[in-house]
Amino acid sequence: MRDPEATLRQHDLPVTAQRLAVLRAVSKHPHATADEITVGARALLGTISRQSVYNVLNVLTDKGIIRRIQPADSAALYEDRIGDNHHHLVCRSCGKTEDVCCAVGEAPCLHTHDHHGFKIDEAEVIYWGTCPACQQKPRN
Amino acid sequence: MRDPEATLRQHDLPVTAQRLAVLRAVSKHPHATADEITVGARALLGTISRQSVYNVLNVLTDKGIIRRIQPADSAALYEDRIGDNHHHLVCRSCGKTEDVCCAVGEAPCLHTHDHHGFKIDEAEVIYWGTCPACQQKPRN
DNA sequence: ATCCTAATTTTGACATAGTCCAAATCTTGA
DNA sequence: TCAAGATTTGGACTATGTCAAAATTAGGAT
Repeated sequence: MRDPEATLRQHDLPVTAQRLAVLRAVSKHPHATADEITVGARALLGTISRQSVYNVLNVLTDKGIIRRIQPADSAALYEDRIGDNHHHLVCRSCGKTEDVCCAVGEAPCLHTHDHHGFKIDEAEVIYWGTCPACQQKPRN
Repeated sequence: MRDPEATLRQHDLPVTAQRLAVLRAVSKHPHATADEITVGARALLGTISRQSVYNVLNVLTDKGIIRRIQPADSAALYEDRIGDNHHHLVCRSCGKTEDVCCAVGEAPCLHTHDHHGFKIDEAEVIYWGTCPACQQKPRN
């Protein structure tokens, strides 16, 4: 995120210390949970309420400034890399999450034949597997 | 599900009334939540505890007898159509969920280039959109 | 620079979905 | 039919988030 303050103004959002801190924390820790972002924001700001972190994350997500992903068995994760339709790779074992570019062109799976009359606006892809570190460990 | 009882035995699971009821409820109501399955199971069985429904759903999922899907902002959904790597279409407005076959061959998005050393075992695709019914309604 | 208003932040209660644990009960194989 | 081990149950508990009202703050107008 180049300039968090400018970004907020561009979206007609009053600039507050809490919003700046959350935005910076999201930038600094891609794929972090709300709790992790709270820790990050507090490191920058000293104090911020749990509810404010949720408020800010919701506003930023609604405005499309950040993106929320919600893999199974995980709290929601946030990232500020947006607009490039990338997907995610998630480790079944430890939850480690990586970005992956679209495999086949821009929107690989967007075209289904039997779309049941739905108006589709996004194809979300999550690749499930085992990360390098967890491949080393004995599975239990 | 042809024969729930045989299915359980094939997986070395003791056959109990609760398991049969849950299995039948899942078959009867594809993409139902644990709560909805509880209602369905009680209709068949009279009474079953909430915890047992969760126990059974977890066992069946672990054994691969049923499949769990967890779209964002929704409780987990269960289905007994398995092994065909189909995907899902979810309505952003009402949550209605439909099955869709793989768009491009068997495993459309399974091959990424930058897989970060992960060993990928599944590509999960969720198509987000608006179902026919919700397209009619005025958006609010 | 100060004030006003609307928006934001905070606090604390609440909601939902699911898990953990120990006691009671059932299923299965001998 | 019995015993052993697995399952079911009830109740407490956890995690992740939302709701609502009061206190505070940001930003534009004076």
